[in-house]
Amino acid sequence: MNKMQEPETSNLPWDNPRFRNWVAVAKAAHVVERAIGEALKPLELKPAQLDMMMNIHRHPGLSQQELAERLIVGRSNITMLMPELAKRGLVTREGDAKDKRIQRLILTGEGTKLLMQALALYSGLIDKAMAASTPEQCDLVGKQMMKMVEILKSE
Amino acid sequence: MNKMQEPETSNLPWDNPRFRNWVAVAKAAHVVERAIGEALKPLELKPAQLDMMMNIHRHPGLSQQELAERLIVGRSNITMLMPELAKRGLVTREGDAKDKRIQRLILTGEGTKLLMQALALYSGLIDKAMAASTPEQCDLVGKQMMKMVEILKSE
DNA sequence: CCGGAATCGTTCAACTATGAACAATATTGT
DNA sequence: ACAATATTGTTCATAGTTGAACGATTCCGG
Repeated sequence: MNKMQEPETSNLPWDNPRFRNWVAVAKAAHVVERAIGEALKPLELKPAQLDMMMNIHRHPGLSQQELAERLIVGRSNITMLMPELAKRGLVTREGDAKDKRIQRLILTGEGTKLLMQALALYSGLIDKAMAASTPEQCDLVGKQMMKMVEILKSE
Repeated sequence: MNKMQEPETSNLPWDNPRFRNWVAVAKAAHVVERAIGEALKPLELKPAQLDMMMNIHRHPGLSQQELAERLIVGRSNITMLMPELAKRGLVTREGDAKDKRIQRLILTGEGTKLLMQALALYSGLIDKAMAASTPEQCDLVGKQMMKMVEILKSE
């Protein structure tokens, strides 16, 4: 049974709960990204730099390649942003002993200190923005999001 | 296990459920953005253009200013992207009769047709990625996200 | 009225992210 | 052992986004 030519307006994806609500997620992510950028200005940190420092903090000694993979970003992006962080004494780059191609990244004391300040701002902002959600609801959201990343990465 | 060297500063924001799970949201948004960009290539559409067309479709005749506000984007961004859409015959710009400053945007038949194709791809992608979530869960997520946008906008 | 303030769209320079091409180094197969 | 292949990080040209400055138009208070 072939379906007739569909009336355009009736099967708009807005009727799809997953799609409709995802749009809200994307918008929220966009708004938060902007707010974070604003909140970080006092520290002279850009969101991209904060993302880098967060990952280096949690995985000290990772390579630029690994960092790029985690951030889902081109390797060249890391190369472009590192000198800034290194010059400010926030991150050190040490050549791997066994593999001379690899530069291993480590957060300095200064870097860690600044990261903590930035995270406090970040966390505070999110805390305010999500004040209406219970921790349980947040966990549920997080689980769904992580599952999405899993699915999309395995393609 | 050398607990000594582990970063165990006690009040890391990772202990905050809201923050910890928001990071997952941001990552998912990033991954999906990339996937969408990839999925739209056959239509020669960029995500930003799709966002514009979605808004014009739902609010025909809006001004560039209003569109920029909805997309949370600079007005100049609209100016830069419009010529492309207009040249392809997807959107028309008509000067407002009463206010000569305003350009009102309308989707053409071609534009609507292409939008529907793009939305089908978009919706299909999200549907796959969120297959593990029930519509009810999605609605819950969407509600939280909209609330966040509300809160952040009112500052 | 009318002159200052606000709004809309545009232009432009600066900044960011990206992917292809590349040199240096490591790995693999034979 | 060694030639082919893969990986790491860098460079560079390109494309996208932004905010400030601007001209044109509209709004508003006196």
